Amino acid sequence: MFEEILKDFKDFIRKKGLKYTSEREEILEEILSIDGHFDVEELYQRLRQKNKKISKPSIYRSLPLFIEAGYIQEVYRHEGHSHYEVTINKTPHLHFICLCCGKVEEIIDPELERLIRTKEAEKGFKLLTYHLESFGICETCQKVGNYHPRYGRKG
Amino acid sequence: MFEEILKDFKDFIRKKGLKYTSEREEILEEILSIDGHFDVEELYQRLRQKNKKISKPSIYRSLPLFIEAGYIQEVYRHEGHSHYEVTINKTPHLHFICLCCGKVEEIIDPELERLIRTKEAEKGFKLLTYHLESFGICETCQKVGNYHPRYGRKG
DNA sequence: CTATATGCAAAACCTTTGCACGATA
DNA sequence: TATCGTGCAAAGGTTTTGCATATAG
Repeated sequence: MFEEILKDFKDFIRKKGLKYTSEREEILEEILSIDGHFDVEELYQRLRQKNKKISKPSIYRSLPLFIEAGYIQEVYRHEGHSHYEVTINKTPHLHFICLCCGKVEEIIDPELERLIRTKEAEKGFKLLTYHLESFGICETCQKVGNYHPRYGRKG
Repeated sequence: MFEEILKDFKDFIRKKGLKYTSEREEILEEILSIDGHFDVEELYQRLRQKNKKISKPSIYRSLPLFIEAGYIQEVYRHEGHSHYEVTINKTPHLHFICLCCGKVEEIIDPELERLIRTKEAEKGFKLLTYHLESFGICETCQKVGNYHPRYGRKG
C-alpha cells in the first residue's frame, strides 16, 4: 500500500539530484505506518525495535525532505521537541492543543480548507505544510482548575 | 497608552498571588512597543539598548505569564527558536511563513475567526493563544528557485 | 569514479534550573 | 518577615555539524 508513495519519493529524490538510500526508504516506511503523531525519539525507537539501526542525525536529516515532499508536517512543539504527523491522505484540520495535559484534538472542517486554499492562491504562496493550531486549556483541565503548566494551578 | 494594559497586568499578577516587579513591567512595556513579531534575543537586545539590564532567564520566565494573560502568543518557530507577537488589539489572522527566506505574511479574514470561535465553543476549549500557520515557499523564492533551506536550491 | 549519505562524537543552541541575594507585599 | 523574583552560571535536551567511511549513480 505504500508503493505509490515510495515511488513518488524516489522520483522526488532523483529530481533533486540526491540519492535514494535504504535509510531514507526505511524511515519513510516507518513513518507511514504510524497512526497519529510522532516525534524523533519515538521514530528512532520504533526503527531500533525492528533492528533498523538508523542514527538520529539521519532521521533529522531526512525529515525536511519528507516535509518538502509533502508527506509529513511538523505540527507542534511540546516538552522541548517537535511533533510531526503524516499528511498524506489526511484532510487538513485544526488542532486544539491543551497546554496543561498536552491533549490534542483534531478539528476537521471543509470550510477551513477552502479558506486556506483561497488565500494561498491569492498570495502566490506554495504551501508545503500547514499548521492550524490553537493552544489553550481543554474542558477537563478547566474543570480541575489547571492553568499554564509553568505556574501551576491558579490561586 | 499602555496604562490600561499595565493595570490589567497588575491585577492579573496579584490575583495569582505573584509579585509585580519592575522587570516584568519593563519587559511588558518593551513588548507592547514592538510592531510585528519578536524573539527572545531581539527583546533582550532592545532592553539592553535602553540600559534595562534584564536577564534572559527573566524574559523566559515572564513570557508564559504574558501568554496566559492574553497579551502575546508564540506564533512559530524558525531557525531553532520561538517567535512571538502581540495579540492585544489584533485581529486573529493566518500566517504564511516562507521556509526559504523566513518572510511572514499575515492574512486577515473575519470568516476565519468566526470559524475558530465556533469550534472553540463546540469543544469547550479555552483559547489562550492561537497559531494559524502555513509553511511553504513564497512567490519570490519560487521564482528564484529556492526550496527547503537545508537542501538549498533545487537541481 | 565522483558526489552524496551515514554514523559517531562533539558542538551548538535555545531554554530551564539551582542557588544566593535582593525586592515585594 | 516570609515569599517570591532576579541574575548568574551551569545544566539539560534537542538538533546540527565535522569528519572519516560507505554507498549510490
